[in-house]
Amino acid sequence: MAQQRKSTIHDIAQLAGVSRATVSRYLNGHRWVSSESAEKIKAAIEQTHYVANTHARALATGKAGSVAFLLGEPQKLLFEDPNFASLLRAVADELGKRNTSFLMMTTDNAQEEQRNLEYLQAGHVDGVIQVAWHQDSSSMIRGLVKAGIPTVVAEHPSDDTLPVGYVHVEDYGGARKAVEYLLDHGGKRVAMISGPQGPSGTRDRVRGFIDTVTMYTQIHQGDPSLPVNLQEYCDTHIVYGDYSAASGEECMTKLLAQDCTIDAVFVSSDAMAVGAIRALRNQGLQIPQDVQIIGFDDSSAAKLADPPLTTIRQPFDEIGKHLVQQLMQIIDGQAPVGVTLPCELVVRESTR
Amino acid sequence: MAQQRKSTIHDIAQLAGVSRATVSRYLNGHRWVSSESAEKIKAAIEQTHYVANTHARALATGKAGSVAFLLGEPQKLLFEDPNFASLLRAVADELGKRNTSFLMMTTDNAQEEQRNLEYLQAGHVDGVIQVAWHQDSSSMIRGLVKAGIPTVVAEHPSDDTLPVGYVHVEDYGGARKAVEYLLDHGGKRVAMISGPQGPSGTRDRVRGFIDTVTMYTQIHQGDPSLPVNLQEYCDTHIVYGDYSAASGEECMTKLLAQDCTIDAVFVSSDAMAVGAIRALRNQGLQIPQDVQIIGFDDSSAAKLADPPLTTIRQPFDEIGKHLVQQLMQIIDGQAPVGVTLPCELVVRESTR
DNA sequence: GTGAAAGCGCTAACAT
DNA sequence: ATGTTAGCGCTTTCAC
Repeated sequence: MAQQRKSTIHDIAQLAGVSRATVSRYLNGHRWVSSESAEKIKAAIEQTHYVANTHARALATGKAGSVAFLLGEPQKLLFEDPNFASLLRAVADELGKRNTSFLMMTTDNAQEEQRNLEYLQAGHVDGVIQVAWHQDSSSMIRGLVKAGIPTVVAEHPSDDTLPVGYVHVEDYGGARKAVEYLLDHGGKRVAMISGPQGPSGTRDRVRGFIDTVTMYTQIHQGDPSLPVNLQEYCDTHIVYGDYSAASGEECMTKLLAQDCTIDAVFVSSDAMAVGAIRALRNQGLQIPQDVQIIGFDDSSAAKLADPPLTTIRQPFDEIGKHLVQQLMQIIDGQAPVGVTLPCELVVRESTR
Repeated sequence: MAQQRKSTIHDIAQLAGVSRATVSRYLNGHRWVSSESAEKIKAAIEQTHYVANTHARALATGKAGSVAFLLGEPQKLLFEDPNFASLLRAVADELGKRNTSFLMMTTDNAQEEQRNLEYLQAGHVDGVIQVAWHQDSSSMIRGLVKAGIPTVVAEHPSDDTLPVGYVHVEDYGGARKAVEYLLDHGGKRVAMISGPQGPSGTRDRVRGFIDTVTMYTQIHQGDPSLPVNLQEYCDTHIVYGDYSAASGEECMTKLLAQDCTIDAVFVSSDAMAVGAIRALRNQGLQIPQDVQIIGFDDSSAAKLADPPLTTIRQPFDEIGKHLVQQLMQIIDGQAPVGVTLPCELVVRESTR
C-alpha cells in the first residue's frame, strides 16, 4: 500500500522537457505557452495523473482555494432542521463547479466563536458562508468583518450596514402570501407560530403577518368574526418557537389555550407545523376542516406530513448559488450586496 | 476593512526575542523550550492573535491536517436521509476535538469518482471517511486503496479483505432484535422492507430476518398461522426499497397486494417506515392494532411519526467517534480494523 | 514564449 | 535549550 510518491510540477516539467514556470503558466492562465509545449505538458500530466498540491499553491498565492461553511447553531437543532442539509447541498454543488473546496465548522458558544475566528483568520480559507437561523449571529459577523474576512450570510443580518453579502428569501413577502391565502380561504381567526426572536427573518415574517391581518381587517370592517382590538390580538396570537417540531406542538397548545376559536395558523417552519398538527389533533381538531395550516420551507417534512403541508417554498438551490456567487465576488474585491429571492406558495392539503 | 497583515511565526519570534525554530517547537511538542522562552512566546502569540498557517505547515510536514468526508450517493437521497446529517455532525465534532478540519465531497457518478480520486491523491487530505449507504462503493474504495489513501468506511464493505478501516452497527443483530420483538409480541406473518441491494448491511439485515423467522417457525411448529414453505415465504415477503419514504410506501403496497394477512413488518429505515404506514392506512389498516411496525435508525422521523416508531437505534455519535479514531490510527500507520457497534431497540408506539 | 531565481510560512535536521 | 539552514511545491517577477 505504499503511497506512491506524488508527482510534482517538477516531474511534469522534466517529462515535458520544459521549465517549471512554463508548466505553472499552463496550469493557470494557459497563456504564453506555445501550443507545442502545451501538448507535451498535457501528455505528461495525463500520464502521471498529476494534480497540483493545494497547500503549496495556497502558500505561494496567498489564496486558499477554499471557503468555510460556518454553522452558528446550537448542536441539537442541526438534527431537526432539514434546511441545513438542503442548503449545504446547494452550496457544496455550486462550490464544486468552481472547484473550490469547503470546510464545515459549527459555532455553539462564544468560546467556540473565538476559536473559529482565530482559525479563520489564519488564512485557511478565502471567505466564509455563515448560517445562523436560530439565533442572532451579529457578534460572529462583526468578528469576521473586523478580521477582514470576506463573508456572506444566509439571512438578512440584523445590522445590514455591515459590509457582508447576504442572500435570503423575502420573509415579509412570504408571510404575506401565506396569511393572505389563509384569509382568502375562509380563515378569520388566524394565528402565527414564529421562529425564535433574534434573527431578522423572524421580525420580517411577523411584520408580514401583522400587516396582512391589519389590512384584511380594515377592508372587511363589518365582519364580526374578525378581531376587534388588533394590537391585543397580535400580542396573544403570535408565539415564538425554535423551529423544532416539539416547540411547534408547545406553541400550538399555548395558542389554543388562549383562544379556541383559532381557525388558521401560519407556522414559520414545516417542522413546527408538524408539531402544531399534533397539538391540534390532541384537541380533536381536524386539519384542514377545523383549522387550516401553512408551513414554511417546503422541506421534505412538508410532503411527508399528514396531511401534506401547504407551505412557502424556500428555493435553497438558488440561495446556495447566490451565496457562492456573492462570496466569490467579494473575494475578488467587489463590494458586498444583499440578494433577496422570491418565495412561492405550494398548495397541498393542510388548507382548504 | 483592509485585511490586516497576518502575523507569521517570524513576527512571534521577533516579538519574543527567540528564533523561529523555538517558536515552532513551542507550537508543536512544547519540548526543549525553556519555560522562560515559552512565557515570552505565549505572550507574543496572545498579543498578536497569531495562528499558524495550515498551508505552510502542510507543505512543510507533508501532512494536510484535514480529512475528507466523502459521500458516495445519488444527490436526491441526501435530502431524504437524516442519517447523513447525524453522522456528519458526529464526525465533525470528533474531528474538531482533534482540531483536524474536514472537507465534504460528494460522488454521484463514475466521472466524479475519478475527479475526486485525483483531487484526493493530490495530498489535500490525510485520509478519507467514506459513506455510501445506498449503493455499492467498492470501486471508489478500491481506488482509494490503490492510491494509498488512508480510508475508513461507514459500513461493512462488501469486500472486507480490502485494507480499509470500517465501522458499522451489527446489522444482523439489529434485524434479529427487531424481528424477535415483533414475533414475541404477537406477530405471525411478518414481512420485511429492506434497503437497496448492494451495500452489505442490507444482506446482513435480510439474513437476520430470515434466520429469526426460521428459528421461530421451528420452535412453534404446531402453529397453523405461521408460514409453511419458508423459502417461498421469504421470497415474497422481503422487498427492497431505497430508504426513502416514497419507496417505503411503494414496498408496503406491493407487500399487501401479495399477502393481506401480514400483521407485522420490519422496515430498514424510519423514513421507509413512515411511507409504509401511509400505505397501510390507505388500506384502512391500523398501527399497531392491525399491523405492527419497527423501523431502523431512530432518526428524528421516528419520534415525529404518527404513531411514534419503535425502531432500532443507530448510535451515530459512537459511529462517528470510532470512524475518526480509526482513521487517525490508520494515518499513523496502524493496520486498519473493523469495528462493529451494538444497536438497541427503542420501543415506542408502532408496536403492541 | 520561456527559464532562473526568489520566496510564500512553516518544520526538521543539524550544529552548537 | 536554541539558532542556522535547507527545503516542502508552487507562483511570479524579471530577464532573455
